[in-house]
Amino acid sequence: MTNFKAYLNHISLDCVIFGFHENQLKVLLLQMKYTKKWALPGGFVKKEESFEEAAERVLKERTGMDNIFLQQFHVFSDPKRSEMNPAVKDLEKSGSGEGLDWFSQRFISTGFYALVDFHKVDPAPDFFSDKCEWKALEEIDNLMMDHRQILDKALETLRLHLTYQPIGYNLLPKKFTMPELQKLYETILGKSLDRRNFQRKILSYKILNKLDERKKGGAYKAPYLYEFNLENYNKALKEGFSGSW
Amino acid sequence: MTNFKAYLNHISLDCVIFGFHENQLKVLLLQMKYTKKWALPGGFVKKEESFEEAAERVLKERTGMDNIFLQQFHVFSDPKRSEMNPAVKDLEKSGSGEGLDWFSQRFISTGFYALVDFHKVDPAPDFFSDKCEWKALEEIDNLMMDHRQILDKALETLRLHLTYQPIGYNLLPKKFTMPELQKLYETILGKSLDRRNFQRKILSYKILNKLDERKKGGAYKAPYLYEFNLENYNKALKEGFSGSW
DNA sequence: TCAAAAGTGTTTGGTTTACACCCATGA
DNA sequence: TCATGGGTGTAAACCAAACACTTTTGA
Repeated sequence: MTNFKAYLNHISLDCVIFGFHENQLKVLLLQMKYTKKWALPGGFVKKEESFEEAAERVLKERTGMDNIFLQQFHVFSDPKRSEMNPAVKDLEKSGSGEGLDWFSQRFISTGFYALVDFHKVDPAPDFFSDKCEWKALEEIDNLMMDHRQILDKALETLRLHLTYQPIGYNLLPKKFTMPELQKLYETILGKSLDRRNFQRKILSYKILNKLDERKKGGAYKAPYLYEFNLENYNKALKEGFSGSW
Repeated sequence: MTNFKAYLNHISLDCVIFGFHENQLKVLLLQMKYTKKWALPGGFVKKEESFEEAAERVLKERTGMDNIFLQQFHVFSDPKRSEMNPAVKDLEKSGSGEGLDWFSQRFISTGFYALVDFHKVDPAPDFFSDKCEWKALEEIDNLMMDHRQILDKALETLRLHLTYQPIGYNLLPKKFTMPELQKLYETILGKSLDRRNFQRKILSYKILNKLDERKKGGAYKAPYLYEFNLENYNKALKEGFSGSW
């Protein structure tokens, strides 16, 4: 990451990495070394790389994972967005003048959102950060540059996609319970849903297999476990479905 | 357009300009001077400009119009997409070596779609084209580079937006008939709809004002004219609505 | 006067919503 | 034994799909 010659000028990307844990939607964030501001994991695009490849590279570096569900959602091109780039300040403070020119330029950033299984992620900070952590949506605050705006747009997109695509496969572990799936939907949509109606509707899509197992360990009555029926799930993804929540 | 120093390297945008005429969805295309291939109107981004501003500039130059409904929909970043840029060939043939370096570089293009009132457009070719014409979707063929892919993605996006936004205001003249509006929806969706159910549904959104006038001149029974109720239309745009067609 | 397009209304079936009861579990 | 969460069912309200009849117009 010291040889910026390999990368395209002016071009960056930022990833909003969503995970689901303890009934909360969480986002993987980095804390910048000097300004202590929080940032979305981002990166640059090599001269012979597509944006999607670059995003996969960033995802791999920050999470250790391959084959992540990834979707571009918006380009952020306001010329003013680069003016407050704290990497510039970080570099000045650190004394390492290297890269100052690079980070002082205008960046046009393409936003990607990613959906991952929380438990499979091994968070790793990058060169400019000393922390890489999951943050629940409500805890998020004081993001650098326009990253709050990028996050909000990602959420909005996720919400839209939820109404015509069965999202969930990428965010949940292989086996999960109906209440867990419902909480996921409720978190993304920001509203609560009727337990019984939710179950009926999601089952009507035929994208789930009900297992004989139940989830043990929790308090109260043990809920059944489900898994996605990949065949039908992929069919539904392709065809789209006009469900509304 | 000869001083490329004012523009950001590697970065371009392409506009899919939709219009509606004679019951057909049409797209404004340019024909390249030498290769005779058809192309989407595109342009570059100035160093102090947002993409949206650049797109408005391109729209203004090609259509003569301001205040066009504009929406970015995807970034096309495959490194191979630039390999077949016919502008390079055009410049070679034309003998004017100027700009060859510029057009030989890799371009990452952001796609915008625009919705305009067909009758208000005054099509103007650009420096590299000698024709600027409306083409119905079925006539379109032999587009340069990946422009067919860009067009298809624009259509797909338009279709998606149609199901949660009342599109139409930007594509139709101020006064229009119900059959015209229906034809627009049918063209975008690529399927036919029941006349009576369509009318009931669209009226239920309360975004139209029925006028006392009827459209004269046509054969057969004269249909009523409608106009959009801007207040309710904008409300509906903001809130989104979960209609399905 | 008739074919084609437009205005309007009704029936039917499915989906969504709202709500109630019973079961299992750990405290 | 009871509070809490989970499994399952049903009636009512609403919406969408299918369909028919009448009116207007130019040829």
